[in-house]
Amino acid sequence: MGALTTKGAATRQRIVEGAAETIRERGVMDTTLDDVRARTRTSKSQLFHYFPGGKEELLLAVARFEADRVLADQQPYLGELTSWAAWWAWRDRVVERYREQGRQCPLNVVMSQVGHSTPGAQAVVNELTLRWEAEIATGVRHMQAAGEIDPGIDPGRAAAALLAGIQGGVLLHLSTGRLTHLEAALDMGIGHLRDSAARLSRPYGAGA
Amino acid sequence: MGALTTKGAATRQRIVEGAAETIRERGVMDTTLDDVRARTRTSKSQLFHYFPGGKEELLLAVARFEADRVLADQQPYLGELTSWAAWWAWRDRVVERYREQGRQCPLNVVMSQVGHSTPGAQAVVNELTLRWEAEIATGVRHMQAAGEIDPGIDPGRAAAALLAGIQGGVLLHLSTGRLTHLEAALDMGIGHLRDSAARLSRPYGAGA
DNA sequence: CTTCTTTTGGACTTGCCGGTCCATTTTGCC
DNA sequence: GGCAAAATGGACCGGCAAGTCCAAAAGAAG
Repeated sequence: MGALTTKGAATRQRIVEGAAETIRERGVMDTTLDDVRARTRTSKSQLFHYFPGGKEELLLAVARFEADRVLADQQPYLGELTSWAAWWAWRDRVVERYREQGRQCPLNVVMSQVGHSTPGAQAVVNELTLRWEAEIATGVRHMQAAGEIDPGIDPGRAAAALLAGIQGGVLLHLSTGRLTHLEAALDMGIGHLRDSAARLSRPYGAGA
Repeated sequence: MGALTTKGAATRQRIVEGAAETIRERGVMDTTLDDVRARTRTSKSQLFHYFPGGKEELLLAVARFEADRVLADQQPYLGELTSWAAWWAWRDRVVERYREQGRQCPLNVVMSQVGHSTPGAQAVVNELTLRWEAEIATGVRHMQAAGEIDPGIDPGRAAAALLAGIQGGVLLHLSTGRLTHLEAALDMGIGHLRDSAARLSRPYGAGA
């Protein structure tokens, strides 16, 4: 399946996006190939033409697609965490993203239902986690260099904690419908980093 | 299905536990009623006798069962968060629980796969979240009363943040196989609370 | 012992859904 | 225009798993 015409690529893309939408709405478990077929106005043979591995391969493609979207949605904020204003803007962007999205979660669904089983999907999730965490960690280092965060803090670990908070917040949003947890986790995480700076200057009695 | 003999109740229980085990090992998606039947040495008619609602009702029962286990596993620590030592012991208990459990997650699986769809399962998850959060919040208040946590901190919000961190940490543990995120989230969360106390006494130059 | 209820066994039905296959059309290319 | 490769349509298959049903065994209760 090496060669792909323009038309072919477009169809493939349409299938992936259609599948992603369906999955977002109904979850992996309740999404059948026929659903995808109907929504994307394609035939069975097309599905298997572009995804010879069947449902599993399609799901993997969807996972990749969603993973990219997650990070893209947080730009440009995530890539520029060089001031506290940027950090809060990022925070707001994340919260807003999930508010808009309501109860449907693009990635967590794929993550928990596909990522669990197949090694291929594992890789996708792993890479996303790594990239996401790296961006946050870079932001932490920026602020450390600027003297705004205690240099004693491990950037990687701080990023891991923040990411965990986000993931959990989203998960709880899915189950409870409230964004409280996500907000609280982000506020505490960022707040902790900011407070570490205050601790730096306080011992000498300096205000800010 | 009002009357239940001793034998009947035992069978019902056996089914729920067997189903829970199977689901933990293979996930909801790959668990069939026949799997449960085989493991629990029961017949089709028994399954539908005790769970007339079929698979969905059984899944709900499993969700309840697992929800109870989650909290039970954290006792007695979770119920007695009255000293920093207790907080760290609790932290270790949580981490340990998931280390033992490996990559299988009793509740997150049920949570994301069942809780999403049916309103009944939603209620189960909601109640668990509420109880869990309440216990943590109580712990925070204890420490505030003891002057070990800044009284300006909102216990409910702190509990929400911590819980989000735990959930996310577990989720990432499922996907990546590492416990780093869970540990980092807990350490940061509890560390943040503890630091708030230091901030209290620091302005006057007192050491501890 | 009888009778009614609960529990159990397991064959059978039914529908769905992933996957296969081949025929046909469209497209790219010279 | 003509040829090969790619794209598409859709009938068909096979298996699996949820759910139904009836009939029989095991217990309670008097």
